[in-house]
Amino acid sequence: MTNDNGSKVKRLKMADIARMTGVSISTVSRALAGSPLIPEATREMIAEVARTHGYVVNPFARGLRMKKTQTVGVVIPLGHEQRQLISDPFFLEMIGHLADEITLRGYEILLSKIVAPQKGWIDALIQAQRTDGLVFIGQSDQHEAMNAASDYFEPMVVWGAHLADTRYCTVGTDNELGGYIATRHLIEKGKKRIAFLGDAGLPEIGQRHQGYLRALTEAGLSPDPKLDAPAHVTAEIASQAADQLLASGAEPDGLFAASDVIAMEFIKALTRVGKGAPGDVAVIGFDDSSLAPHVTPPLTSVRQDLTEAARLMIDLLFKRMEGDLAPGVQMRPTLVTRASSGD
Amino acid sequence: MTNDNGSKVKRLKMADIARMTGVSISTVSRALAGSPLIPEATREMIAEVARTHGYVVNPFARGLRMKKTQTVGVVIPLGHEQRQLISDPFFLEMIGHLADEITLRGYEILLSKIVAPQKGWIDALIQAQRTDGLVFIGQSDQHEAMNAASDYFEPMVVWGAHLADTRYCTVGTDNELGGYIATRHLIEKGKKRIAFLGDAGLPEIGQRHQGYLRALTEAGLSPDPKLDAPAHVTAEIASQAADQLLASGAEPDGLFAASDVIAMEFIKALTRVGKGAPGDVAVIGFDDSSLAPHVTPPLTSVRQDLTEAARLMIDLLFKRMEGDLAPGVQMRPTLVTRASSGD
DNA sequence: CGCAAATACACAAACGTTTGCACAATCTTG
DNA sequence: CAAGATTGTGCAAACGTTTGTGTATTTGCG
Repeated sequence: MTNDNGSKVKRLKMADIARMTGVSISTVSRALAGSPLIPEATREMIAEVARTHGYVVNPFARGLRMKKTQTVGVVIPLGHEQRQLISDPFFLEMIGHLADEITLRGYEILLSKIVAPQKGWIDALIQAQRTDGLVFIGQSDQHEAMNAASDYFEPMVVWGAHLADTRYCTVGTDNELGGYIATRHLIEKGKKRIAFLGDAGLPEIGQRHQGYLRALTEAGLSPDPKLDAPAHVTAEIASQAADQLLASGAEPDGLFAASDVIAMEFIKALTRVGKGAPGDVAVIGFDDSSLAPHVTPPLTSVRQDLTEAARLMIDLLFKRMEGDLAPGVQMRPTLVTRASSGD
Repeated sequence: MTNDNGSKVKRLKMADIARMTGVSISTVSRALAGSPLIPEATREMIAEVARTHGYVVNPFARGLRMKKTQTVGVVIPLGHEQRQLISDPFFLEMIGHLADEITLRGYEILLSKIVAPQKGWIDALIQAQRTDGLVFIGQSDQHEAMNAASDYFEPMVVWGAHLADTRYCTVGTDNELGGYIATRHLIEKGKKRIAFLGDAGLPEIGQRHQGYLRALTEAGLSPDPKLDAPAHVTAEIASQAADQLLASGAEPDGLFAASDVIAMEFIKALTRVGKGAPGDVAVIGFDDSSLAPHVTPPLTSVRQDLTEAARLMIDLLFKRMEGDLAPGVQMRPTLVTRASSGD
């Protein structure tokens, strides 16, 4: 039973099923596709034979003929930070939810991690025609490339911030609002010297930073540059930034971090200098990642509902795949209060 | 420029490139494939035209003809615990590393999350012929199905435990050894009443439990059933089990948990009853997940090198795809000591 | 200069489907 | 009971590649 391939599989084709059932290939094809041209009885009989023999249609032949792949591409562009995928659970939770939604619709998932995007990378993805649609997890530093691609390729949806000149379809949290409610919460707790930790150069983080500033000025607190620290997304860099912030003499009593990972690094840095949260500094993170409730102290965080987000993104993508160019959405974030902010 | 599809993409085919360069389709095909039949100059010229026009070969047509997909399937079977993917970072870290290794070899990744495996699910995956090989992240409760499939389909590799009757190719940690070194470390710290928390019914966890028992008996400590608690992988159930263990009057002074998530839940339960780690109970987890160093107290954990593991799995898979039926491997785990065990 | 060998390319047949069209068999209906 | 309508089925062409085979053209050598 071993074939030339060295493998022992006998791959069936439609012709085999046709022979077994005594009908033509076309009839098998129509029966399996549920065509009304084939009477119920015949269809059932053919389906039964196919099932017992474990036959499934060859998606390559089908895709070639139909120009449909029944596949959506999930792509993770990593322009600025190649190790982010590993260190930030956010991406991976998102993949899980997207996988659920895509599978639910009977589509397959082609996962592409693009580590150092080359010029024309999106066009290559599109030209390859392996997918009926694309969803990007995050914009990375590829905002312009996405704008360009979306001008001629419609079935794509991007998770991330909606910027002024964005022409592609985005789903994201209202980052400005998220930053605002987090900072506002710290203010209501009576904090006066509230720090920000995060790389405001990235679109989403920049918006969170805007919200932070708005809450401060609204409360009559003037932003102190010493409290405003850049910090990249990796744990290592966040850790350094946290140390610097604490050593700078800025003496914060509250912190809004641009991600949970950064918040957790800050708390560790705090411990290193003999202080703690929320006693010395009240801390709020962003993402409400799955581990936020499990750390000590449990982390207050701005929650983006990723289940809902994934559902929305895939809904939009399928609409666009059918030619309905629905616009993107901004989701309202909520604050999940836990011990780290003194709740 | 809008085509019938409603989308504005002009998909090129080989015939287009042939026309542009004034050669036949076969010559374009050979040139792009780097065939020695085509002289250097012609090849370069054709490649240049293809590049500037952003042409890439249609993988469906190619796959149909070649019976090669240039794709490996990454499948996550979730028989027993459907929400595990979300709550346990382990799976997701593994996906990230596998993605790296597969991309490195110029293959694509087809991701399948199988939530409630139906009879014949692996056969369907194989028959679909969408992938040249399959890697399974975890065995779930599908040990028998995998045994059966591997009898006729060789290019598959499974992450997980190697059991006595395993006929498929596995890569995994030496779980027994992992359990042993963790427990042994607690014993060396002078702990006498060492508890175990985890579902020993799952293959991998069962082996970790064996190692736990071996270390105990070797040290002359008789295992106390009250210290031996089942706990499923979700945070909720682990949390309950931890509460029960603490309320049972078993009074543990050490704990070996079958995963980091369980260990973290136990520490939280400890806090609820006014105790702490490592003061009252020294705690060790398993997986050394990316967040283990970030929690408070930082968690001692048995480390499985997932980067190495992913490399090994994909190496083995590609060997098998070429007909070389290399055997599986057990990796040596190491103990990463942090504060939670009193280090 | 003549002929074989080498070179550079093209033709056409697959790969496994889907589907427009044609056709045979059966069923209405006037 | 003839003729049109309906029903069930099959033929064959396409989808975009790869590759064995065939054929002009060039090159090498005596």
